[in-house]
Amino acid sequence: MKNSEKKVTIKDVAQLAGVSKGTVDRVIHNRGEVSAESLKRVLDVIDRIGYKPNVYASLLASRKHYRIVCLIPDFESGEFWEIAYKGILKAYEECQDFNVTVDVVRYDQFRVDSFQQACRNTIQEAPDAVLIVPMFSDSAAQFVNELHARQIPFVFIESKLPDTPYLAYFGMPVFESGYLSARLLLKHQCAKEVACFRFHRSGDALSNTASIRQQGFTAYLEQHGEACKLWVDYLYPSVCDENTKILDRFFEKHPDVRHIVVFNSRSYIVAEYLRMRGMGDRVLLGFDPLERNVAAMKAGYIEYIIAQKCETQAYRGVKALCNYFVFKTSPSLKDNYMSMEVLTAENVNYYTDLAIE
Amino acid sequence: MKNSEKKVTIKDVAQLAGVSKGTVDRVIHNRGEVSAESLKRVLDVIDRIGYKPNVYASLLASRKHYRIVCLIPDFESGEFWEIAYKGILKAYEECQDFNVTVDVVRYDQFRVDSFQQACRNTIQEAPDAVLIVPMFSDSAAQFVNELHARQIPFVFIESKLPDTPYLAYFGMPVFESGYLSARLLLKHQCAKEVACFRFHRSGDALSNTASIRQQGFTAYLEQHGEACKLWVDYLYPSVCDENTKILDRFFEKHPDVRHIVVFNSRSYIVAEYLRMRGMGDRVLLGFDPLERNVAAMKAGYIEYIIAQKCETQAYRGVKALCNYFVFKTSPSLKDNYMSMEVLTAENVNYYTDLAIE
DNA sequence: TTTTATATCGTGCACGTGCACGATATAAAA
DNA sequence: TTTTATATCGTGCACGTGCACGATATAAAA
Repeated sequence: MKNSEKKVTIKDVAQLAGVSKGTVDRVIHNRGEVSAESLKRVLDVIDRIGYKPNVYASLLASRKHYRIVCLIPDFESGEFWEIAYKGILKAYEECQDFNVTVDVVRYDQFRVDSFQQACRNTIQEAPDAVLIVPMFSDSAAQFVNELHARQIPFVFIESKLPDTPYLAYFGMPVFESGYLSARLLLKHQCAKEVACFRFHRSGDALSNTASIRQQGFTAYLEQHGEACKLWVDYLYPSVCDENTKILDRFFEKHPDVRHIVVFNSRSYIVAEYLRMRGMGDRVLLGFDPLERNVAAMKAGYIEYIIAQKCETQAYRGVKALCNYFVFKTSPSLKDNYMSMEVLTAENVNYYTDLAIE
Repeated sequence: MKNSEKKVTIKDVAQLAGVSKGTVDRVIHNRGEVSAESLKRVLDVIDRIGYKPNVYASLLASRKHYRIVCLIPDFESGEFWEIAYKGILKAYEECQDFNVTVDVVRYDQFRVDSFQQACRNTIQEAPDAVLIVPMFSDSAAQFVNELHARQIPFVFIESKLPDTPYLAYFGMPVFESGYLSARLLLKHQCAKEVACFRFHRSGDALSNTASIRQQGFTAYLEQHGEACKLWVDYLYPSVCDENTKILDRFFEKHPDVRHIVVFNSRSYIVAEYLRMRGMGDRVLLGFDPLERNVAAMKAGYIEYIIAQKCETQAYRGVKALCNYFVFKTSPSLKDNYMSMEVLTAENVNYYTDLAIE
């Protein structure tokens, strides 16, 4: 107990197998040039004494160097995709210790040509691995096929293309998050009518997250036979006068609506309207704890925020690729779903996306 | 970009400062025997070229070995403290790579003499660092003073003794979690009466967590001037006939109670009663996603579970101590509060306490 | 038999650091 | 002046691994 058992080294294996450490090394790395007899003896010894190579000594000696490229949507400060970027940076810090560098290539999430250009650039960089947010499914499918042909491993975050040979996926259960949002809203002071505000999308981006969430929402309504009506209307993705007019008209038409849901990260736009019109009695549910959403929640204009831990998704995605090279391990799960956290004014202060030591 | 800048080594520093690597090493580790002139030159160079020692090469060379002892309550399989134990094990796995071993000493959380004995045993082991769940505040205070006198760093998890020189604390905001529980229950279909079931505690354990949560609960009631009554009764900490009788009497006396809160991890006891009596229409809120609680939630007898991420607390506690030795860093925050996750039947399947890659 | 090709293996250096040990210069004591 | 003590410093080995290179044994070809 006091003096814990010494670590077994490659030298111990060599001695017990009656060969040199060079031969053991050849066995470990499948480098060939080993007789069947030696091979068996070495493998037996490794198995028997449970030899595990010292990763850090290995790292020191090998001088190998890997490069990961991350393909994510561009963003302004405070917007959703900044969160993923932060997770990438944190992972990068840790990767540096392992001779792994991380580069980020950004694309305009509203323009498919921008995405395609980013893909071409990435291929040209000849990376050792790729992390990708596959916003445009057709182009992304083509891109990951190209990667696969070049034997470049890749992981998805946020959404995935199921029929591709991805190493891992880190995301949230989208349908279920919509389902959950219905549950939270409807049981909150017994909702009878719910407004749902969606957003016009310029460009032909995939991003059907909001649509799938709405499916989850209506699925809950159907399954629980609630006598609850759902009114859907469309806004523009920024705080602007058009939105004010749209919302004015909406609430004129539906004066009894007390509950509102927004299926993306821009619920602050509706919250801002509620504040302006003194409609603080409405119950608003949104997604993603952006600073503006959290501020609106603290001010009392958003009741629930569902958080999806995007920073953790990105962090774990990069780390999975790093571990793949350094430790030769694949993630234990191919599909990894983050928890859906329910935030209210009472616990939002303690919310942390990525907490590592 | 392609060939990233080479890492600067101690040899580079030595060359630029016009000394040998031995002298640089003496400067880095404050080992003395360096002239004022050399000291300044070396420090200047380190600062200028931003030299950072290679932790893994250092680890390989130094052969230093540290031992962490964790002092936690004993548990049966499936009980609350098993979660902390799991977190310790996961951290241990990672620590092994750094020549850090972790031992666990358990005590009976209901007996102060057991705790004191565990403290004595720990001191005798002469550990390099200690992680502790300070269930009995007086004895724990004495113990950590002893540790401090011996210059042994220590961290708290779960609860803390504020006026002691702890390295870090990882826990949940207890009062706020009670506050949150009131918010969730009262806004759920407009609660009017709430039952609160506490537990008899044999022994004189500290563990005032439940009491503090109740304070948070009533604070919410007061601040929001709800016309809501709170009835408190006491149970025994296991599924047994006495509890059935107590609960029968309670609900006979309070037939209109539809909402129930339990401030510790044993809400499954009440859920079991509800199932037995066919009282599935009651709305029960409990703490900690033990297997039995989660099962009761999925069966429809628990509406909300507040999770406190105990596994993460323990994991981060151990890692903080490990990093303290290996990287010579203290945690950036002394007090670290975990998020309070709100679990319902709709998101409990995706709950993960500790998710690392 | 001698030469050549091939399969198999061991040796030794390098990675960046920690540290023991001995070397050197200088000052103080004899 | 010679001896001794002290302050300061450099050298070289070790940690465990990866890998290039050369060494050896054996079989095939000449």
